[in-house]
Amino acid sequence: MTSQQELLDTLAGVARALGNGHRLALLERLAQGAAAVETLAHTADLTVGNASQHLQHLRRAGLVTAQRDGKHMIYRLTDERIVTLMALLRQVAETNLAEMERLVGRLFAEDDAGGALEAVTREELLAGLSTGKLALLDVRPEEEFEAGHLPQAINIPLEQLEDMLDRLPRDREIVAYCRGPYCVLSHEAVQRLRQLGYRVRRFEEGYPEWKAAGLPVSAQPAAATQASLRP
Amino acid sequence: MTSQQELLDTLAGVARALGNGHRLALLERLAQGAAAVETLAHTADLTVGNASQHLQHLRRAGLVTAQRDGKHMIYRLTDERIVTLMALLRQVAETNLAEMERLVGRLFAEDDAGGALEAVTREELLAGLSTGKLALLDVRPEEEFEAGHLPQAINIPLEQLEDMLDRLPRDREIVAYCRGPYCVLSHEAVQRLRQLGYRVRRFEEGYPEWKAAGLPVSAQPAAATQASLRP
DNA sequence: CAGACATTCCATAGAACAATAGAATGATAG
DNA sequence: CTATCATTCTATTGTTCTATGGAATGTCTG
Repeated sequence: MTSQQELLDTLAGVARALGNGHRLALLERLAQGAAAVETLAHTADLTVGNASQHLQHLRRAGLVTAQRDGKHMIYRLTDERIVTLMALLRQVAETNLAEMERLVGRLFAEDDAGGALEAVTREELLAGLSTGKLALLDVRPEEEFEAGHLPQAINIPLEQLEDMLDRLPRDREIVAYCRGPYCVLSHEAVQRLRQLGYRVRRFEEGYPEWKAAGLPVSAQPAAATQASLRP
Repeated sequence: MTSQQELLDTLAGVARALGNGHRLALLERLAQGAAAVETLAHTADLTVGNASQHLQHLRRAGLVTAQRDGKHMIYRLTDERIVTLMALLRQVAETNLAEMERLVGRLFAEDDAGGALEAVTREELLAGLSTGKLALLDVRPEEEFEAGHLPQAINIPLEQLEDMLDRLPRDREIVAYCRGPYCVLSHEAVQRLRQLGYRVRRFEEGYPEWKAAGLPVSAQPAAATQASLRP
């Protein structure tokens, strides 16, 4: 076996690490910020043992690193580019696989019934924020918001949406975002807020893509972030 | 199973299609241009039956399309971005996997003994070509050259290198390129030409990356290209 | 239409992978 | 130092992937 083939095999090993839905779910959560195994297992809907095993797999492929913090093992992405890699994989799949269109359609079918209200693009959002015409709503859990979020964003986790409506402006259009293009949280939020009469649209990307693009992000002080890693 | 999980599973299916060294080799060849199964099987060092099966796999994942041309089945990449996807995969693997460094080191160990002569970057090459200070040498097989190549490139397939030296200038530095960063053809060419006293360095990328970056490429007339698809 | 050729399909055996449960390890708190 | 908790390791079983060889399909040539 030549060196070149070994190289391709090693590369294939990295691709294989991405070749499992559960592992992609884990990576998507890790793209929001570092987290402990238990947290990761919970968001990916896996048993802790199973999640640990998948994380080992990702670690062998060089996609994540682990670091002990007391009783907990904190995992994080090794490289910001992994977010870009997943986004590109998504784009290629979306344009070339009919199956994807069907699934994306189903995910987006419920809200946006009229189809009139398109998702907000990155450019539109940047413009709207600088002119103050848009308000920005982060509907992810508090823990993920604290690990990092878009500047000027208001955090109302989806579960508490109706309880904290007083934080939302009535006079401006609201843009909701969450974990990424396939994350359902912002869809759900848009749907519910529209029924309450708010003018609200969805951001077509999520926090990880924003950050990977090199755009500015805000975060809580390190102490708070550290604490939030522990489940 | 939720729609979101199905989406990730579908995406994982695409990643899994990339998760095999032979398939990556096939894609790398396809990045040079469309080709028939026999050609692909030959460059990837596979039996025709096996290559066909791998190509089916890639087709199901939406990465390649097939189109019949007489007796031959011509495969091509569905999307130029697949080249970018593979390049990104390579970058992530190179920076995060120690194993990769070892393998890349071994691949590059033989030539460039002094280590003094770095590979030529894209910027350097563009500058050198516009000022006429550099000559450009494509050492891929004629067939791939005809399917597309960098502007101003001279084609001397590696096997015929010593037979066609009269095509090379003595007064300018030569830059050799081939299929991509892991392709050994240009390394081999640089080594052999240096022993003959030429001033020659290697381009750090290859034809597919150049093309995927949107830079201009030249190609033979369509008729010749068509013919070259048949092995 | 027969023969040659390119490709795909099919069946099989062996290898790798995934989920599960239970044992083992490592770290903290009392 | 022991009890406890988070995590990892190990063994097992069922599933999926890969390579191989041979049969089947489709296309061209004479």
